[in-house]
Amino acid sequence: MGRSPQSSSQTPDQGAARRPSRARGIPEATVARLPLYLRALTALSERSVPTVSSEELAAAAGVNSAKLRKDFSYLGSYGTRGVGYDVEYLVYQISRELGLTQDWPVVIVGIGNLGHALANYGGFASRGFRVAALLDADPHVVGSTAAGLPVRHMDELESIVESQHVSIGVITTPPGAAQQVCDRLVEAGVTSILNFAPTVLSVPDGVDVRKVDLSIELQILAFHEQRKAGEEPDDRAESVLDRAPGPVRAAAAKLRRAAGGSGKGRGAAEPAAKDQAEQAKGKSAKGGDGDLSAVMPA
Amino acid sequence: MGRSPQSSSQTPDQGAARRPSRARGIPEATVARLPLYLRALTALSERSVPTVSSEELAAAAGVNSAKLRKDFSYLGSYGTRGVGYDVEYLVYQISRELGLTQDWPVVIVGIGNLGHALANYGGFASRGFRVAALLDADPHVVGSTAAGLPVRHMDELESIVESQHVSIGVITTPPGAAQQVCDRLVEAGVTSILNFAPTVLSVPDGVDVRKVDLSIELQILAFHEQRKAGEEPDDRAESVLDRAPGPVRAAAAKLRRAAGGSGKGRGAAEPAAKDQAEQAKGKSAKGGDGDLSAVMPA
DNA sequence: TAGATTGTTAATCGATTAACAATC
DNA sequence: TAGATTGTTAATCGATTAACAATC
Repeated sequence: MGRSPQSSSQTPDQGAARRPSRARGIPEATVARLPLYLRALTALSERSVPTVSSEELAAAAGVNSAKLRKDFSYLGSYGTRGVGYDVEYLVYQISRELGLTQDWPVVIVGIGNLGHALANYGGFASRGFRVAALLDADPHVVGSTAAGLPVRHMDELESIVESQHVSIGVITTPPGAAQQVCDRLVEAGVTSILNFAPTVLSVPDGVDVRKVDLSIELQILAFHEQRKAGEEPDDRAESVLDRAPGPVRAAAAKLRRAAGGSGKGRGAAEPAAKDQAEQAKGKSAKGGDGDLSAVMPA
Repeated sequence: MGRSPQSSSQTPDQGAARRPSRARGIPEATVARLPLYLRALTALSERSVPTVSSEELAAAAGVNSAKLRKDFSYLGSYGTRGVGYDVEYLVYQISRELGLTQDWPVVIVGIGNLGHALANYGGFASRGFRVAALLDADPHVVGSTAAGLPVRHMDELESIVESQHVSIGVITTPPGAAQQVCDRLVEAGVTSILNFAPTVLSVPDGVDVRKVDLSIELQILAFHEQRKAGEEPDDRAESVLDRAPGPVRAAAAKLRRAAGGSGKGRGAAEPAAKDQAEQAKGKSAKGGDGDLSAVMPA
């Protein structure tokens, strides 16, 4: 089935640097910021602000103004020197560039808590995304309604995708079902997939996958939070073993596996570190890695 | 209050390139990938796989192996040439690096659909994140339970944060309430914030903000999807006006605002384009920009 | 030893940023 | 005209990648 495990943008940067400025040469980093600008502009539009400077808009979007001007320069020359940008005009130009001036029917597969939340998410509808159908495999869920729409059975996936010309699918199933659902979506004709399940999806060339992991951001916060606490030089608290020659480390690792010790052999600097390797394993064995079971239908 | 509107990592790349390799010199791009590696490793660990090569692990995580080895080189020399990496050892080292070997109590503020989904999200608990409390301002929601926890009133925010030493807060309120909630969290002592509300938050120096926007990824997919459809040279469908001299464009923009026309003056290539600027405005004025009201408590 | 695989180097590429000429 | 602000240049910086020596 000619699948490439990583044909699309599934790196953490979602392919920002990978796909080298295709599509009319707009850098991925710029594309990723367009939604931010659009949001800020829409807010201005609602307040009937007629024009905005790069400085003001940049502040509202949370970027610096040089970057914003550079980004806009890829779209064209939509500003007026000495004046700024016409808000309405720019809203339209960015919407058009992003493809939001057309209607995008999407299906959401897996109607647990998260599927529910997405079905109700106002930010979809307001940007041209229309929920064409909600699908679930669980007979107990099928037939219920979410966001005013009936939840339909997975069996209808193919006919819905084909009849409604759905090209975008959203996966909010448990991780175990994600690849299978993905395959069916692709087979039915979907060419863009937004994946909330913590799984790397394999898709054929020509299919885009983007991924949202609700816990990754939290882990990155924890990383920085950890640094805030202890800024001492010994912060990293690395043990002698971490830098020991390979055989020593390998032996230590074996020991850890066998005996359940961390093998760190460290002192009081991080007293709770002992056994944490095993604790971590135990935890993940129970809770599962990125387990969405509670969020997804059973 | 010494707030900097953008003191932290709120760019689309979440500060990847902004914060120049502080914290022991691990690049932000690498930090952002550590959770991916950790997930793949945890899966291997559950299958009792003892060792893994950079090639195998890279495939499982969806990156290329050179990048993975480069990433790991920032952490230390945890592999064995000719053999690979000890899975358990690496799980522990990455967990420790990310700060996941310690307990992180978090509060979730705003218990709508999304707050519910996050409270139930297994991926939090399995990585050391413990939901210390669920908070909401709505008396109808307060007292109900989610994920086995009672929803408590916002009034208790400060006492909970202080007594339970909460340093991470998750905001899933409607956008209008986000800044106020953020201020209270920060005032109470929270120094890391994960923001799901479509708002740029202002925080003092020393506070990290990361943002998850459920619709941004979808917009980026739409951008690429749009390119797949029409690959003709006229793809961008730019009008003469788009490149017209400033005064002409400015006049056209005024005309559009006054008359409700798009001013594109184009032919049949994109028939529906006329009036879309105004349509877009109308839509967002109704639906709101990134409106989370349906996802959040009323 | 021979094969395998890591850790690192160096080249390349893309993104950011300050500065400023163009021009409203 | 004078002040303001864009669009672009060029320098800098960070990230990616292939290749390979080190070494298990």
